[in-house]
Amino acid sequence: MTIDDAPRDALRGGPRELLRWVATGAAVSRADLSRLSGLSPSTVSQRVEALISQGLLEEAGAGRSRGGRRPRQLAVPTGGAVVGAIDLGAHHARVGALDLSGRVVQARTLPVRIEDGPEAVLGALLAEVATLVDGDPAASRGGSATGALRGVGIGIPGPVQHSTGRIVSPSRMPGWNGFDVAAFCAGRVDVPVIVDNDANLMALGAHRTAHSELDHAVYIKAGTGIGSGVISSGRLHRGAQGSAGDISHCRVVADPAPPCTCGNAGCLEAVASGAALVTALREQGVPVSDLTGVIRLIDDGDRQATALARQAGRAVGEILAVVVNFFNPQVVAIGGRLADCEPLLASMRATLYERCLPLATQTLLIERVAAGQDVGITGAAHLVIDHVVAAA
Amino acid sequence: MTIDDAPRDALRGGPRELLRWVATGAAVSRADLSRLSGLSPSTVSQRVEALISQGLLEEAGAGRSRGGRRPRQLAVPTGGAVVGAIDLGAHHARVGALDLSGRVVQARTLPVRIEDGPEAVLGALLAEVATLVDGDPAASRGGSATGALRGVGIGIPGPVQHSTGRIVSPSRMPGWNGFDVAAFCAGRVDVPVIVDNDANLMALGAHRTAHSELDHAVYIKAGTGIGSGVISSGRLHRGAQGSAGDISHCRVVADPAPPCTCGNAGCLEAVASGAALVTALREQGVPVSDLTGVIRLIDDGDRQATALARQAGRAVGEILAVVVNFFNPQVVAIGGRLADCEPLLASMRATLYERCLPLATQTLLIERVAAGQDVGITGAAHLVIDHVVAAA
DNA sequence: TCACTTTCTTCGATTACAAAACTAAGTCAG
DNA sequence: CTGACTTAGTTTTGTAATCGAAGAAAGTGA
Repeated sequence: MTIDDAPRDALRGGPRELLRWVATGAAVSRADLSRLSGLSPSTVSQRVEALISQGLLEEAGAGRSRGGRRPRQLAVPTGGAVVGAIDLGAHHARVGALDLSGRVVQARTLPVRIEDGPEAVLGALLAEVATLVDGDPAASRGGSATGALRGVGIGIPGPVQHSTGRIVSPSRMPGWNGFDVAAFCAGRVDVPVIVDNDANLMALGAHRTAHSELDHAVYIKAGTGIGSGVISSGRLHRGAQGSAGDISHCRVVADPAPPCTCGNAGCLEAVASGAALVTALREQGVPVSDLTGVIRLIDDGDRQATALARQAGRAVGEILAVVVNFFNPQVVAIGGRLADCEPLLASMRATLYERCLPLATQTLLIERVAAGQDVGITGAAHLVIDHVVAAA
Repeated sequence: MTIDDAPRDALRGGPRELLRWVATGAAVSRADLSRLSGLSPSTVSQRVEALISQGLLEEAGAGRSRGGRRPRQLAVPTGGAVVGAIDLGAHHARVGALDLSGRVVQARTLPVRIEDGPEAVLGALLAEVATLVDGDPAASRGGSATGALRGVGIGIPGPVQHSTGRIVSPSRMPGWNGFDVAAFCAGRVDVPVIVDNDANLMALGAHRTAHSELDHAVYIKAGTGIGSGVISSGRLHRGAQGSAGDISHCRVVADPAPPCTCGNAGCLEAVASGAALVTALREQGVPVSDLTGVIRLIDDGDRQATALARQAGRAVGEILAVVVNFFNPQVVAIGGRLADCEPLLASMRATLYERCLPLATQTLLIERVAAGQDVGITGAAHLVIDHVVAAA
């Protein structure tokens, strides 16, 4: 199954946008939607009618008058249709059921062992999606068509060809190379399955929830691995091969240059990823087992760990400086487990300001990704919803 | 005067695109246009009618039959409306008059002294534009409104805020900082004036003439200075402040790191620009006066010059590797006077292939910008035409 | 009770495009 | 040289999306 690309009309009054405004509470009535979208009241009425008849929207009684007729309130049906989302990480996966507005209905984190291979891992996660969807108490009140699963979105911590759903030479996912995730999943669930890189999904989720008014944004995901997602003109930029944002193997100055899993040395991933920090600390004789341990050390002010975090921040900043000069985004946000690591963030910021064109940093926002552990599944859900609502 | 941004409908059957297809010879008849654009014959007929009545297109007799009725050939009126274009460089400016298809009607290169300041330089160039437009022999055959100048596009070798036409802290243009080029020119000619960075114009020109079917492209302009222009989803990406593509002050590894005009050291511009090569050679005691001399030395196989060219190529490649990984374009093309310098190109290529993700370089085209010395004015003309035809 | 507001719908008018039928003008086989 | 077939282009009609104006619905407040 080939998924057609980005929603062309996600901008300006498309059904998705109306839905999102209602969902976020930005709009409560048709009149609100008209004002927000710039569409005429008649057009909005018509569209809302269509959405209601599809079960994607419902009326929720009358609101307070503001001096005239009371608005007929709109709402996204709770307990209505949902989408499933999986944000696969190196050691854990976040699995969730979200309503068509992109709000999390149910979610939980599961431990995974990537090395068990795609069939085992994805099979278990899809089963969990099914459980979460059924387990939604509101959804179980009837067999109506609107209460059903409409699609599943999956984020993979490695390069994915979004158009086909196939994984392409991932560096930390033994046994997954070339695996067709979309096809495998399509065989287990009879709804559309959309697969994308985890950083792309984080970018989409963060952009939609926090920066939807900004045109150009870059989101860095720094966890066990390191990647980024790019929003250009309000849309996810995937590039020619779908590998846009994959900065993990950009070379940075580091002495000595640590060897990378890709065979080169001095890659950003080998200097600034969570995995790299663990390795480097171990080599220095510090007994840490995983990224959680490293973060704890840094929070405790451990000198070696902090020094490494600073070096990592500089490395990220170095690459990001080129990206900011080149792409000139309105915002650069960093997410993933390392985003909470203050020293890293601080030296990244410093490097950015030092190395970028003043014009480019003058109004640039440098932030932490806000949405927390659910950004990934939120982004996945948005991707699916865009696809599902477009098809409706 | 604020110019509204990018033509939203430049893609798929807009008037501009029809015009361009006729101009490039891709389409000769209405039927051709229908096939190319995917629009129905009736719609094409209608649009062509409109373009003809605006004097932007004309019928040019019947063509050869291909087994049926002969096509009524279409052509862009020669000697009809023209646009003026100025591609300002560090020492020279290319000035031209182009027809509404973007074809060069008249063009010449003038020496300029940037340091004479904006009024003097721009005044002289605008006068030259007027001469070229009047001097077009075909245009002088009548005072019809279609034979007139419709707009002027200007490329500036420094940061420009495209929306306002104002220059922002240029590094090699003393006396130009903050100058409002658009306003100044609008006072001298009573047609729209559009101002942009020279690299952006080169990108637009090269993309429209050579890569119009590619979505994502990066064009490097390596001349006296060094800059780049970015095409994302078929449109010029200017970024938040309009400074996208300005990679001149990205830091590269160089030992010793040469000081840059910006106050930092080791900037790409201080290592790989034409100006930097001249400076470096002089410091090594080689008596060269300008970039032309440097290029001659390189062509002659001079050891010192060639070594510097290689170092410059590596530096460009280093930055470009990050850009390619991040942006994943279909093509990277290099233009400007240094583009003909083989050793530079070769080491840039090598660095790119060495440092990029295989997935990103697998189908990546790495080329020289083809269109020669007129790319800049061609891009400028396209920008103006897009604006003018959209307004019509 | 009446003027006024806000909300939402209804009803043309407009625009942009497509589909189909038709006209125009040719080729080519017999 | 005639008729079947092709290609080119126009005209007519239909459809979908959207807007604008008018009005209906439902309220507020003096």
